[in-house]
Amino acid sequence: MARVNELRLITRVAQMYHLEGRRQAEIAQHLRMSQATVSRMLKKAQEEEIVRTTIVAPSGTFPELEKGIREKFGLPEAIVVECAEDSPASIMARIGEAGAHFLEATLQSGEIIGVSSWSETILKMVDNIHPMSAGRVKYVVQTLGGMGNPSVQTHATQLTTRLARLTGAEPRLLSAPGVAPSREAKLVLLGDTYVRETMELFSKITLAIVGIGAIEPSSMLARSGNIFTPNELTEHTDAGAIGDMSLRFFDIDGNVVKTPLDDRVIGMPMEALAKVDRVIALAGGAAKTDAIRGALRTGTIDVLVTDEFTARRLLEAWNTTP
Amino acid sequence: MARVNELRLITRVAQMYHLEGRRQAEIAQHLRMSQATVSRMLKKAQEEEIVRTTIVAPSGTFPELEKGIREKFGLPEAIVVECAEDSPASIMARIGEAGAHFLEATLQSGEIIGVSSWSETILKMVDNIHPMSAGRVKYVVQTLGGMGNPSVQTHATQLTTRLARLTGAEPRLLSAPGVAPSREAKLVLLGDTYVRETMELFSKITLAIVGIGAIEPSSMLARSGNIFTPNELTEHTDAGAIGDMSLRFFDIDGNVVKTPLDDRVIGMPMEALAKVDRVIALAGGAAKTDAIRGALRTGTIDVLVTDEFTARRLLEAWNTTP
DNA sequence: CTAATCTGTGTATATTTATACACTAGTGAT
DNA sequence: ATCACTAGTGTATAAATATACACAGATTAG
Repeated sequence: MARVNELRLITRVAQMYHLEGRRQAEIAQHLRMSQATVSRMLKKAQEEEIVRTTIVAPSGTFPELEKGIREKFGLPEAIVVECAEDSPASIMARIGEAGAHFLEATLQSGEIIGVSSWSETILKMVDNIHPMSAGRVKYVVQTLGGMGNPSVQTHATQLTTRLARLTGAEPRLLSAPGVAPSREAKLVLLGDTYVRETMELFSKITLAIVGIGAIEPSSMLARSGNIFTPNELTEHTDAGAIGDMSLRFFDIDGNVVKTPLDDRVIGMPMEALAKVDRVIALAGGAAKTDAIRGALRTGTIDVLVTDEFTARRLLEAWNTTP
Repeated sequence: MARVNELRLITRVAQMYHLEGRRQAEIAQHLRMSQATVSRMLKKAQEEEIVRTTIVAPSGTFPELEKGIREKFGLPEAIVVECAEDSPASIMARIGEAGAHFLEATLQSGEIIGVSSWSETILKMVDNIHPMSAGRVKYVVQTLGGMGNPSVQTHATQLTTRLARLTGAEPRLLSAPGVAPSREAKLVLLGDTYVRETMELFSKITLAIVGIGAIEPSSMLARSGNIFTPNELTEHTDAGAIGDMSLRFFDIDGNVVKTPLDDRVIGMPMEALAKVDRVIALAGGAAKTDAIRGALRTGTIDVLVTDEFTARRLLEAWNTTP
């Protein structure tokens, strides 16, 4: 009957609280009721939708896409960046910036960062990190060996070293090739104390930064400097591999794909990555879309940083097969 | 430069807080930052208008009119009720309901209520009050004497008595006419112990419920049962009186108008009313608009309960002269 | 009509949020 | 380069808000 009288009072309370910014106790005193009652009225105001709270996305942000990715892939966090054009260079630049900001904003003290060094996107991220005081990060651990090609080897080492310097951490390098010529060769290389010490840190990593690679002959060959024979590539694709993180391969459903090559890789295994507290993946671009899809389904990633175009592609078709 | 990255994170925090209903500490843990930072981000989200809170008025309520009246008359609270038609009967019924609800919702324990008995609107309010446990209200004090006409005298007494019974309070009646035949007669009447005891309670009243009357010959005569001579009426109107509360008169600017009649009224003086903690006025209707305007300007009213039509009229022209 | 249940309230208190403070690092002027 | 000033952070704690509890009145079923 007199429900309108009750709603009127609730509306007034909501107005005083939300628009006039008064404290509940103040409102309670003004209206001669207890603070508890005011609290309950405000709750009711929400329920009755007398107060409505809306979030307006600032331009350049895509909460909807992020939400879609979080929900469809069961991801704790997703970051989608605005991008002027759907080109690898533009995408990597933006993802790098966003990744760096996120890292800085959410970095805790005493962390041990693992970084896989073969990704240009990660390089862009490191470019955007501001130097911080020493001690915040304990170690920056290289989670994948360098390249056979000595110059790229250096490149990888530099990435780790630079990130370590910027974060004020001690770098822990993996002075070995990412892919050993053979199983036997790998065992020999693991005999090195320095290498072993670094690899023992893998289980201590609290934050891993990884790139995602697509198995796609041309780029793969370019990237690896012909480490893999065409035979090895076919072996992977035949087994269904669609992409890799630090040279650990998976298919479109996120299942790990193990081939003989796996035994030759000197770096963090997928199982170890899965145990890391926080795994941040940086990747975007049309060519990588399916690889990212598979990577997300491995369940090892906690935060994906990608671009708006890739985000839309990831959401478009989300059935199992591409 | 990377302001968008900051805003993106803020947006995400706002989303988790406002839409997903997560606690700040939970969000802080999720994003590896301190709860304090989350709190600050939420504040910033308000400032940047990333979160917007709107109040939607339920149908039948008029927060805008109430706000207008509060602001234009410097009133702590105003209640505007919906009314199907702009007729006295309809208006009184609705105001009565709303007044009763407000009274019940905001009544504290141990109050002493003063009630002026000549208003039909107050009668309607009392009709809508639900009986409550004894002791919540200490006394219900009649603040204005009855009428010369014995039947109406009874009416007034009954109002006070009924309100007292409903609120579980002890009634304190003023068994004297509202207007004594002369100054001298008044002094005699005040000699009565019972009357004096009630009048001594005037200063203890914590909540006064008053009606507002318009000086308008026909209704006045009808109301008063010809207590006033045409002469007395002219005296009032000549002095600028536009209305009254409990037979205490004021002009359109809210200045108290004192005439010889004032000395014959047996009831609470305006000065005493002004000292009461809370004065709730119930009044509406086209004929009373100017009287209400004046009453509000006396500065003695804390809460006005009126109807939508009168509210709009009150806001329409708000210069000094009608 | 009475018992049982449900609703709403204030008090006391637990939980949650905001902020004072101390400190670090960035910025700009001298 | 140095110093003052600004901006931002986490910790500790004050302030504000939500709720458990006990109780009172309303409502419903028997």
